[in-house]
Amino acid sequence: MPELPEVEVSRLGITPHILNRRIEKIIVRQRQLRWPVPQEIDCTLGLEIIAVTRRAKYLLIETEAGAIILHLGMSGKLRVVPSNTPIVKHDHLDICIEDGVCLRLNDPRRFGACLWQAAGESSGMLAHLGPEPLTDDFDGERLFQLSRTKTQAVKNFIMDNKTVVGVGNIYASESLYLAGISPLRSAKTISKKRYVLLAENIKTVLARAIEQGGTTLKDFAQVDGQPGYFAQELFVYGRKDDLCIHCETEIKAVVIGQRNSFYCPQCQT
DNA sequence: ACGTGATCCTGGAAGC
DNA sequence: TGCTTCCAGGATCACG
Repeated sequence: MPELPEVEVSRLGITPHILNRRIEKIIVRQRQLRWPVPQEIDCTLGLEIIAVTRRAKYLLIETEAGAIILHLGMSGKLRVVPSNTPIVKHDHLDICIEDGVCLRLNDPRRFGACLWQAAGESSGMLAHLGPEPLTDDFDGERLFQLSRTKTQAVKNFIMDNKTVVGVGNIYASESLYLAGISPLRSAKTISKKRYVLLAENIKTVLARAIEQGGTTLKDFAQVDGQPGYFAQELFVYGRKDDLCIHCETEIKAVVIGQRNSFYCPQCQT
């Protein structure tokens, strides 16, 4: 479910409810997520949450002892609820905050994760990530330089976290469409000029999706339960056999790197 | 070093 | 209606 915009929307949603408040209790109902939920997160009990930040698709609940790191995987959802709210299936983790507020993680597929990063340490998981797409560290020049030796499809190249973080399956298809680049094209064959356009489109697509509250396809919801509205603005993702808005050619679907990919064969070359 | 495919898990939708 | 098959927003790991 969540790509970077959905994670950012979750971050914005939970922050006002938990920032500058103390963690009172942590309840782990299912320790077996992608990795076992570490016992060390209990050392945050009684500590104040001093920041809620995001790195790639990881959320960091920061305290002076360190950060609880959450990843939503494919199907994870975060909700802020009163702590006496009844549990439903797949409610794996509660971070209970003072005043009866509870940050609750629900994740049917359990591809999500809860990790621990002690203060002053850099978690191995976050250490080797590429730049954030919405910062100046990411641009077309970077894409061009990194791609010179890459024979792989450009769609796989931009979804590689070492290239840039946070570009998942939906927004990869969308940004390639807007840049007029075929997702199947080998990364090394694309000009600098086109990479500049692609980087710009990655930024605008992600930023616009955040503004719209993310994309709700099946089960994404904002922290307050509202859907995201970006699905209404998707040009190609999930639109196989629909007509391209620009040229009225049928949108094609093709599997690249085991992931379904959508593009207009006329507009994207 | 690089690129590809298997893999973790559950639920909803589609197919028969 | 009910059973089976396929597919899904991610990302690590093993292997050629």
